[in-house]
Amino acid sequence: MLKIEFDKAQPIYLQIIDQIKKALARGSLNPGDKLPSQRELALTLGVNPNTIQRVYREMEQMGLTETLRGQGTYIKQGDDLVKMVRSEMVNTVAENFINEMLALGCSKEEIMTLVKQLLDKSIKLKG
Amino acid sequence: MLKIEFDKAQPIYLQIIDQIKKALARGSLNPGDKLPSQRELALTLGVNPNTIQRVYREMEQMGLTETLRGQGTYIKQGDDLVKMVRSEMVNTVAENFINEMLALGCSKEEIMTLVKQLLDKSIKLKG
Amino acid sequence: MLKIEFDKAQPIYLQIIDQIKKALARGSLNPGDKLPSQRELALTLGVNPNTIQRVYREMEQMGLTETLRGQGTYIKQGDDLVKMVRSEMVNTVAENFINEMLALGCSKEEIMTLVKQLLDKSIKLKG
Amino acid sequence: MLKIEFDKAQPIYLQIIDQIKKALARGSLNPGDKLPSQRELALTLGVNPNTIQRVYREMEQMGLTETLRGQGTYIKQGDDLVKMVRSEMVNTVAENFINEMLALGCSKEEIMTLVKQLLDKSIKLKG
DNA sequence: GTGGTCTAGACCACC
DNA sequence: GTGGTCTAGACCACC
Repeated sequence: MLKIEFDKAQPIYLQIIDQIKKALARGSLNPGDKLPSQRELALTLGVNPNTIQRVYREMEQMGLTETLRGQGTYIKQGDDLVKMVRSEMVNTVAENFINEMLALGCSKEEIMTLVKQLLDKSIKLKG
Repeated sequence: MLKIEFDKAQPIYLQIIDQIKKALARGSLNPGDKLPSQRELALTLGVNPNTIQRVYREMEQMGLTETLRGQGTYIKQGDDLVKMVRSEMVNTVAENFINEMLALGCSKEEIMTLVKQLLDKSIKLKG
Repeated sequence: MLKIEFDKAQPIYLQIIDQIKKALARGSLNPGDKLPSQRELALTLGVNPNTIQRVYREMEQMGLTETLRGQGTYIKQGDDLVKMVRSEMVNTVAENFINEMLALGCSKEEIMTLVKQLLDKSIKLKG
Repeated sequence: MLKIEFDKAQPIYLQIIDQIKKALARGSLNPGDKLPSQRELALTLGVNPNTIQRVYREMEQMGLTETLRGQGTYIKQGDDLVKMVRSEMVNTVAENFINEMLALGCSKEEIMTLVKQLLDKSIKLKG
């Protein structure tokens, strides 16, 4: 039988949090950096300010950011933070990958081989 | 600075084609199988019939299906077909994965180790 | 000089959370009890449903409640929960009291005497 | 079942009178002190002048203040006055406290112990 | 019916 | 200008 489920996109606020976490993990955002104001980010992303409010509130509750009233929102200081976020993102991405590959009927060997192959290719492109 | 772009969801018709390809790759759909009628599928998915018509048209152009007048639409016969679709899906998924991991600053070794680790774990869960 | 600050009432959502915590501490609400639906409570209190949504969300994040989609929100099971909430509420109330009394210029002795006095009186009323 | 009643904020004029009484009890306002003019206080507090008029009228009826034509409004002389106001405020605060604690299921001993504990702590902080 | 997300927009508090 | 709270109301997902 044919069964189709649409990519029910995750909630917007979670997608934005994920993007910010990835920016942290990549190093394009660093501890101490000031995030754009809620209004500014809402405009940039074409999203309602309340949605960004929730993004910032949840990030603060997670201990990712620090919000100073009347001043703005900052990435929290602390070396561990980046490490933890990076390892979290890396794991999530890898788990999703494995699950997709297994669903496509790939064997363990097939997956390992393909990953090795693609890594060699992409490193040659850079080097 | 912070720059965010949403995963603008692909057009619906491409998403549907993708799902059908994945079903083929997984084996939940096989060469010779009859696809639901356009009307039926449109109803099932709650999608405009024109969208489904485009799905079927494009799949036929790709050589994925063949339509027999008055009878319906079938997955084309041929062993190679499944292999090709599967290999196409697998490659796309894996390339996206590698790119994301490299963007997160992972080294080749890190990626290999993590993939091996997760594979061992997920295989134990099944076995 | 004369300086007056109004009781800037706490945010409504915090007041409601506090009331629910007090109900738990008093025993008029117990682990396992179902809370009214968001819409119902919003109507009862004459408050916007979004405000109640936040109340329920925050309580879940605190570990106070458990929310089952499509079913409702329940006070979490666990003996410790009531004890912890009760002790938290008791402390908050007492600290506020002490601070108010000290601001009114009461000495330690004065406070102790007055509390003892009032306790004796109120217990006679009951007993 | 869950029943919630908001602290319906007292009328503004009562809140203001309360603040003035507390200032007297604390000693930040003393017998003989001149109160600001009604117009000035209304401006300072961002409140309707009629509200302030009621505040001053009621305070005079309570014997708290006296108004000298063309001169202004003063806190009445007399030692007893401060003592009475202070004792009134202190009693109200303490009674509310006891009632809340009993409603939370605290025993007499529990209340006494906690109050003593918090007093010791807060006095250490100062000393 | 129950909870979850989102938009639009007002108003407040702190700076 | 920056964040925080709240209302009004739409629409979705799960039951």
